Amino acid sequence: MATGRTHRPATRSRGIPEATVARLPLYLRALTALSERSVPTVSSEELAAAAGVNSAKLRKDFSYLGSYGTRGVGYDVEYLVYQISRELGLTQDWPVVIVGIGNLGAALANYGGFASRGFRVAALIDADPAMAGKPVAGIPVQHSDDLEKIIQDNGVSIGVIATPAGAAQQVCDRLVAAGVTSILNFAPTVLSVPDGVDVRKVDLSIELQILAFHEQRKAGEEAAASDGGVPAAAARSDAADQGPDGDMPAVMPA
Amino acid sequence: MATGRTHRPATRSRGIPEATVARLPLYLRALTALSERSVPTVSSEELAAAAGVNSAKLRKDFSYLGSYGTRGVGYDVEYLVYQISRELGLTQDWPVVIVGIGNLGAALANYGGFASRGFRVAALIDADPAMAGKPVAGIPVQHSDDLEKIIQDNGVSIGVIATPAGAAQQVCDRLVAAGVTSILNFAPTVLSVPDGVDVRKVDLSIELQILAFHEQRKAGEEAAASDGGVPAAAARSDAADQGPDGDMPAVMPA
DNA sequence: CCATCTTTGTGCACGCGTTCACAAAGACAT
DNA sequence: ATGTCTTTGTGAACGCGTGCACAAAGATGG
Repeated sequence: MATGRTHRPATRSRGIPEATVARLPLYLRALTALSERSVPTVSSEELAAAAGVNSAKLRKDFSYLGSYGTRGVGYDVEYLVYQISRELGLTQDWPVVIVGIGNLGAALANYGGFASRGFRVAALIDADPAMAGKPVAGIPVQHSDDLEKIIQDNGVSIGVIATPAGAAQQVCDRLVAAGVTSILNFAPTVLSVPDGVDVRKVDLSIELQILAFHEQRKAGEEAAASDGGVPAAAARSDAADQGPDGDMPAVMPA
Repeated sequence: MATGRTHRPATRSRGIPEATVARLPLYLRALTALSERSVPTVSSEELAAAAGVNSAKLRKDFSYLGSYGTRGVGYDVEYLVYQISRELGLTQDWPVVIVGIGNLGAALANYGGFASRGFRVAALIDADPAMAGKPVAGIPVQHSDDLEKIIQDNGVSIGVIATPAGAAQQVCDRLVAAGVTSILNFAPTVLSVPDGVDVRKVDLSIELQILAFHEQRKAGEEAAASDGGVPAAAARSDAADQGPDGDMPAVMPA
């Protein structure tokens, strides 16, 4: 979904297919739930159902990690949680900075899912001097002038960009120059980064448009289209709208 | 990406590949920017660069829509904007409801990208009685008791779920029962829906975990390769990403 | 110890998506 | 008109991901 992903063309990371890596967090979540209910083992069928995938796919995914199952029995929940956590690098601490503390940035800062998986919000950064010092989610916002120092002092390698689109590339450049090598981008812009830097993007507007496409198709499946004229530039509601960039956090006009 | 997404198995929508549909919004955004600068035509090479994709891929994508280019010249920007908007169903109005007005729900409600592409926030819904009537982004929050009525009165077919994970499936069921056929899910849960209903999910935690995986791999690979220097202004190859899948947070631990 | 039953791990085939490479189409200059 | 130059549109090959289907592995019971 919504998602987007950084294509890693030839470099299939460590023999584990990218598609598999993307599903590991899903399995981990399901396994964690089982673990909390003290379920000792789980079959590929059950776990696949919980994760919403095909059981054969799940077994193949796990086969990339090694043979952690027992035939006739299933997988040991605790062991699998550990192995996947380890594979994903969640057994270590990942300090993260969030840049752009608007509505979305603040929501992200308050997001409880960070801490629970080894991610720690090391700092909040915003360009607005009025925000400086103001606490959000218990963490004081710092001014973007100090971005480089913050990154280096905290050993941050993962950055989250929640700025308006116009500022995203610039922020990205500074993050990368300061040593960040993984970026989660909520701004509706294509970021260009040097080799070796991973970018993943989250774009609400794109997700909605994809839904709209399918929705339209569903709706149009009973009515024959009254294929109207095709005046170029006609259908555009005003695109010059744009709005005050000042604050809108993540997704922007597409 | 992003996204994880609900698979649309065999049903390749109307001959347009799903992967292409996921890129159309990207092209549209780039084209809109060109349109605002009054650029009349654009070549596949230029547009592909702006959208962060391969030019051959872009041409093939457009070929699914029809032959809208002129050889030797390129594509007419305005015409292409119209065609893509039309294909995506953005020439019509899409009323959307957001359920779960916490930090994230409020951020989404304030998001400016809705209106600019035919999406209109028809209602905000929350289960907390204390929220009822309280305006968020200029729209009064309504209580979830009235969910069905709100959906039907407004003819809503797209719902956004920004509730805690525990409430998501229940909310989803009610939305679907009330007539919603497309859902954008921000809660970190696998939703099960009947056939004919599209679900796209946005999951911040998953995105971070995928980044952590690659980050760990990079860190582990620095056994052999020492720093190649060339810090800041290095040559940029761009990061293609996408994801259909985008993702975002909701409110709960992963 | 042997038979049976369950569930994993995987070989294989298929289909989608990406990319290359090039012929065809049209603009433009002479 | 004719030739040249640019750029599209697409046939074809390739690689990745998915899912089937089954043999191997181990548990369990007699």
